[in-house]
Amino acid sequence: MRKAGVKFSEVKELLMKDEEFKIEYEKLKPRYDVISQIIEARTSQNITQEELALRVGTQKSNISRLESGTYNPSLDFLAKVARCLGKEVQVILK
Amino acid sequence: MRKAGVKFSEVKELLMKDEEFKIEYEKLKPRYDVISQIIEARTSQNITQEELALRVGTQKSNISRLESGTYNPSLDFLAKVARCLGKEVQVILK
DNA sequence: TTTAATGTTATCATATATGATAACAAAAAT
DNA sequence: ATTTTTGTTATCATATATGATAACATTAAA
Repeated sequence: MRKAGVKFSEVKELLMKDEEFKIEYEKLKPRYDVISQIIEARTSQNITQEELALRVGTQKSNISRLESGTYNPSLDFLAKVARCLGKEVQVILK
Repeated sequence: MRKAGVKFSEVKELLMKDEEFKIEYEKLKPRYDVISQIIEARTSQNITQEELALRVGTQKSNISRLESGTYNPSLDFLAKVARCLGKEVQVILK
């Protein structure tokens, strides 16, 4: 039987990366979940980022940044944005 | 008819304060809600703040601070604490 | 009543969220 | 095609979250 064309160390590295990815994804899941709900709420109501920013009392660039998911928002900020979209955030530990 | 013993301006001030209180409470509701769930999860599992801190990778004083509700935690931090209690945070806009 | 365990509060250092502005990119409207 | 609208990205300043340590308070155990 021929040796496999891929070294175990390499596979392990890939699996490792996959594990890391899974863990990272799990960590980021709440963030992405809430952000997609925010985007959905905003766009379905035909509200621009600028209008939302106005209501929240910030700049459109900051709303864009929030929606980009590139940082770790505070609960207050999420709650404020949600309220400006006519929603309330509900955090559940399950 | 005797004059009421309380001036309207004073009542208004109280009502105003009450309105402010309501608004403030609404703002803080998500925070208190999630915190009470964290405390409930921790205590019902007989986990000390110190043990939770160890799992989270922080100090017991910081867990106490979180549970005190005196500041505005980030989503990541809430998620991490929840995970260390065997739970996952679920944020819903409703 | 001591001692140990648990929780609280204050404080400092550091990292980062947030507000703000501006320049750019993409998309839509005309 | 060319404005206009909408969204993105970079950057800076400031406020604040978070980690860390220590001293104290409270409660439980002995």
